[in-house]
Parts: sequence; structure tokens; C-alpha cells
Amino acid sequence: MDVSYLLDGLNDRQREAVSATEQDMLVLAGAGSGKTRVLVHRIAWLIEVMNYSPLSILAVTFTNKAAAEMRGRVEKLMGRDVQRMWIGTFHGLAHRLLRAHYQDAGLPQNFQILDSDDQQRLLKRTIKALNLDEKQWPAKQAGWYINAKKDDGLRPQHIDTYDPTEQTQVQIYRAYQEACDRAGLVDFAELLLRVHELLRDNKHVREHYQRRFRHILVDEFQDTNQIQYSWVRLLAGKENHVAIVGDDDQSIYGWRGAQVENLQHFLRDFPNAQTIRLEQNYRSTATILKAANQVIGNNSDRLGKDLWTDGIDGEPISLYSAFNEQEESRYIVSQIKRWQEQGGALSDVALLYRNNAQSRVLEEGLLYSGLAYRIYGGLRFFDRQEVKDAVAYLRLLSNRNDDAAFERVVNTPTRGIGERTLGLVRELARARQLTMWDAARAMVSESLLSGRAKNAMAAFLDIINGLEDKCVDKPLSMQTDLVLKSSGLLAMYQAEQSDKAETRVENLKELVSATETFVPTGEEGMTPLAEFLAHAALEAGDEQADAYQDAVQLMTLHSAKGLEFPLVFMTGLEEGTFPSQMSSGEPGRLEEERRLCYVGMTRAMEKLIITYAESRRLYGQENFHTPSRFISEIPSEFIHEVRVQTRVTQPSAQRSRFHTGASHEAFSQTGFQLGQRVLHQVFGEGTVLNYEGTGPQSRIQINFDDVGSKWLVVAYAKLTVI
DNA sequence: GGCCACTTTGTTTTT
DNA sequence: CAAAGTGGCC
Repeated sequence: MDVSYLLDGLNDRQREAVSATEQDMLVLAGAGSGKTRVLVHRIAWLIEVMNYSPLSILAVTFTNKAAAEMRGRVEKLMGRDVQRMWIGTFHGLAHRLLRAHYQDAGLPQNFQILDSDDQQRLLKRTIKALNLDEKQWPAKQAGWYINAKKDDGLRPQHIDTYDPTEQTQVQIYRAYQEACDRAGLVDFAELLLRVHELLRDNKHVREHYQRRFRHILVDEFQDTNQIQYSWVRLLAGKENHVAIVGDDDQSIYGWRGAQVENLQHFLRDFPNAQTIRLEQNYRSTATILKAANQVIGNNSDRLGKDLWTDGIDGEPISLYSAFNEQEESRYIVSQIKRWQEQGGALSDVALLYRNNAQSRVLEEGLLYSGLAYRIYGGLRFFDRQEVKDAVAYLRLLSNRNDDAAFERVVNTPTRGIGERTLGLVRELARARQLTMWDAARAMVSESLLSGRAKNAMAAFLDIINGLEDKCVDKPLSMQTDLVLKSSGLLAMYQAEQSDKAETRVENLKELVSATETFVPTGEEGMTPLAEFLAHAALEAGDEQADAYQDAVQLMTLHSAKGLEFPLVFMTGLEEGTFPSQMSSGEPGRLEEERRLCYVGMTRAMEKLIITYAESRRLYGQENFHTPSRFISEIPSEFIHEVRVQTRVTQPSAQRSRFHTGASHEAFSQTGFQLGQRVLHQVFGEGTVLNYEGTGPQSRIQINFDDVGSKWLVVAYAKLTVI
């Protein structure tokens, strides 16, 4: 068979990785070096040339999006369906394994997945039940602690501490885990940890999968945590081949347990592994690459890698110093407009920022100028309140012991089961080690509740039981429809008088159509409902946005990883914002911020524009910042400073003269706006920084490109708007 | 049970 | 500053 198409168009390093003989391999893939391409071709090579069955290959990614893209590209390249091949996320594969081996993993057959929101609620209740002060022991921190321990493979009994604070955290961890186990609930970290324990402790299961998966490929390996890596090692056994792809310079998730060190550990644990570096970049201009290389070069302990391109130098990186975040936004808008006038598409433009709070001012600027935009990172479909309510009913149908679902819907819509009644149920559940459902049943049958509460609770139990009878042998979409109607959920939202309620009803209907289009795989004795519930938990779905609209893309630097755009704005490059205040002090954290900067810069294909604001409002307070250290790490030869902002020498004195809000409008009546570009006959071009007074006596401060900042009387200055 | 006023608390995100 | 959460009151 002619397999040359598998190597066509690849560079030498890529070919080497694709066609490597059977051995372990570390592919150090720089940004834009064709990493996914190599993975996809490697999989096809193993099947077509090495004659491996698609079933003997395991490919793991972090996000559903990456997994879907990989599967799609493999299918396209090979021209055949690889549905049965295991390509998925760590969590998706863990779920699949636990469903198949629920008994060995010590789980009930109908276990449910707990998302972060559910986990938070359950923790809150657990902390309350332990009679701990909720102020002193916030559920958030407890969750953070528990997840971190699970990521490190630790159960409560493994944690030995004399620190009283940690002892309490372990106490919460233990109580929370007992609650999960009783209810058949598995949180995200638990999925991974359970599979790790399953493979570690069950020789039979482990050997089965070791025999099956001859080749294991892991994408974005720098993002793996301890437990994910030990999974890889367990599945690899002694005989299988592991290929990992990653980039230590793009490790930006250390704060959530990812261990870059895993790359070094891999080289230690797989001593025969071949290292292949993909350093040729096909994305950015040489200028952008050189600048990014310089920045990341300031980090220590790198595996070492230098991106290069045989492409053009391209334009210099623009650096714009704004006076405040409003003016930063105005400048960005003006540049986007210029891009658009030159024929550029809006969807080719990305605005990147360090934290979500920064998006607001940018958004306002775009809105004001009428430019279409799309913000990433909003609420996703299955995260919406009304959708979660409906799903909780479905979960309860599937598993009565699901305490998280029970608590969510027992009084939604309100049916007279208040906090008092629930308190009694919780008490009984704790005393008898029952789930909420069983405790509620006991309270009704043993008449432990007052008449009214008893009736209300009995009615709720009847609704759920009655729904089950109605749903027998019905298609999933009809079950969902029945749930919405019988529970009163739909009626509740329909009755609500707000603009929100309308979209909520729409979302509930959307949920029904989602169940209609959902195609169950019919796997290992799972009901369509069970499969759908897992799908809802593991893939929270896309945000509801018109992806096809030509719109500017706004997102955090983190969510930009893996994407590319012809024109990229990196905004808010100020000390304290980026690098973030939180990362100061710890060198490790600062290096992660620098990697984030590297990730941001390497998103840009043609043009990179970096902006910062001298002053920025944060929590209602105006703060002055120095430009980010990352700016000074870029050699000046690659930078074009659009405007040299004269340093504000006495910030507090200067600040008192600033005008905002209503007076700003009055100012614009004079014909000028802050941030506007103007021309003076003697001083040349400049930008309006500030003003004082109104009418003929008003003075205006202009920062001239050539001669710096000056105060001029508007009436005499003879300024022209550019 | 629902509404209003008060307090608190603010990185980065996927599963 | 503004959103989210809490607590008191009817």
C-alpha cells in the first residue's frame, strides 16, 4: 500500500516522530510546530504501516474539544471511521473504565458524576453537618484542599498531620467522601483517582488493558498531574509504547495540580525514550517568534527549545501605553477599525487579558463602537441553573441515592419543604447512615413529620416514583419532557415574570432537543439516560454563541492556548495585573506567568499589539502600575512604541485633576475626547490626556509624540482632530 | 417563602 | 466597584 501520504508535507523532525520505530518517545513540540498533525499522522502510521488495530491504540487529551478534533482529523486522514478507537479525555476514559468495572472499583452501577458546582454544595452541607463555622472553613477552600489531595493520590487515611488546621480539613475530606460514597457520587478528581486505584490494585483489570493498549499517546503532557501520569505508567506496563507530546514552556496550569516535572519524570521512568524536538514554527512571523523566545529565555530549568521560522520578519510588535484602561480600550477599538478598513476580518482578531474582570471595559468599547465581539468563558449550557435543575430530576430518576440531586430539586419548585423539614431529614439521614431519599421515606412512613410537611414530602416522593412509572420504555426526549411537566419546573419558569425567565424556558426546551439529538453508544449495559447524564457532566457543552458571526474574540490568556489569530492584542501588561499580583514573591509562580506571556505572544500570526495602562481601576480603586517586566524582556529592536507616555511623576496630584463620568461628556462637547489623536501646527501629532474646565478658558493636556506632554488653552491651540 | 438591605469578596479553568 | 451571598423581616 502506498503510505507516502502519511509523510507528505511534513518536515524532517515531524517525519521522524510519525515514523519512529516502536519505542517510547517524547515529542517536545513548540507553539505552532504542528503538534496535532504529528499525533494524527502517528496514529494513522501505527494502523496503516505497523498494522496495529485501532483498538490497540489509546490517545488521551485534556479537553473534549481536543479529543474531538483529533478523532476528526484521524478519520479524515485515513478516510475511515475510527469510532471504536479510544480517543478521549482523561476524565472521559476514566468514566468509561469505571462503568465497565464499577464493581471492582467499589462503585454502584448507577453512580453519578458530581461537577464542581455540585461538589461545592455538598461540601457546604458537609461542613454544616460537622458543626464547623462556615466562615472559618469555607467550602471553596475545602474543595481546593480535597481536590489537591486526590490529584496527589491521597485518601484521608494517608494524610498524617499534626497541623490542627489540616486535621480539620482532613475531617471534612473524610465526611465529604463518606457522603459521596453513600450517594454514589464521583467528583472529577475522584474519577481519576478511582481508576488509578483500580489499575493499581486489580491485577486482572490492569493486565487486560495492558494487553489491549499497545500504544499510548498523550497530548499536552505538561498539563498532567501526578495521578494522570501514574495512570500512564500503569497502562504502559513493561511492554507497551508511550508517546507523549508536550511543551514545558506552555505549562500554565501548575496552580491546578499540573506538574511540568512529569516531563523530566518521563525521561527518568522511560530511559529508552527518544526525544524529538519540533522547533519549526508555521504560525508566527520571525519578529514575534524571536521576541517570544527572548521572553521565555528568562526562565530557568527549561528542557530547552528555540522556535524558528523560515517565514518573513513581519511587522514589529506595537507597544501602546495608555493613560487608563478606558483609553486602552479606545486605542484597541481604533486599531481594530483600521484592521477592518484594510480588509481584515473581525474573527481574525483576538483580545487577550489576564483576568476576566478586564474584559468589561474592552467590551464596553467594542459595544460603543458597534464592533461585533464574542467573549469566551461564559456560562455553558449544562451549567445553567434551569438546566441543572432539570438534569437533577433525571439524575434522581436514575439513582434515588443521589443526595446532591435530591437537595437541589426537593423544593424546586417550592412545594412546602422548607429548611426546617430538610434539617430533620438530614438529621435522620446522618443518624441512621441513610441517603436523603431513604431518610425522607422513613420520615413519611414512620410519621416523624408534622402533617403538612409529611404531605409535602410524600407528594415529592410520589412525583419522582410516578415519573419513573411514566418513563418506562419511553425515549429519552419524552422522559425529559415528562420530567419538565410533572415536576412543575417548566411551569415555574413559565410563570416567572422576568426577561431571564424567557431564556430559561427556552433553555429547558433546548434541553429536550438535546436529548432528541443525543446518540447513545449503547455501551456496556448503560441506559440512554445514564449515558446522557454522563455526557452532561463531562461535557458541559459550548456556550450559546453564534460561532459563525464575524466577531472579535475576547478571552483570557489561559483559554487562548492552542488557538491562533492573525492579529492579537495582549492587554493590561502591567505589574500586578500581568504578572498577576498573586504570583509575586514565589519565583515558580512568576515563571508560570512568563510562560503564560509566551503562550499569549505565540498566538499571534501576523501582528502583535501589546498595551498597558498607566492607571487602572480595580475594586473601585484607581491604581497606578509600572509596565510589566515582560515588556522590558522583549528586545527593543522588535518593538515599535506607538506613543511614549511621559511618566506621571506625582500620581496623587495628577489624579485629582482627572475628570470622569458626566463632566467627560461636557468635555467632548468642546470637540475633543480623552485618548483622541490631534495635530498641532508646531508640536505635531499627539494624544489628548486630560483637560481642565469648560468653555473658552478650558485647558487641555496633550502628550505629543515628539515633544512629550503639554498643557494648552483650547481656544488658542488651533488643534485639528486626526 | 420571598423580598430587600446589608455584608463580603474578589486570578487563571477543564473535567 | 459590582456581584454574589447572607440575614432579617413581613
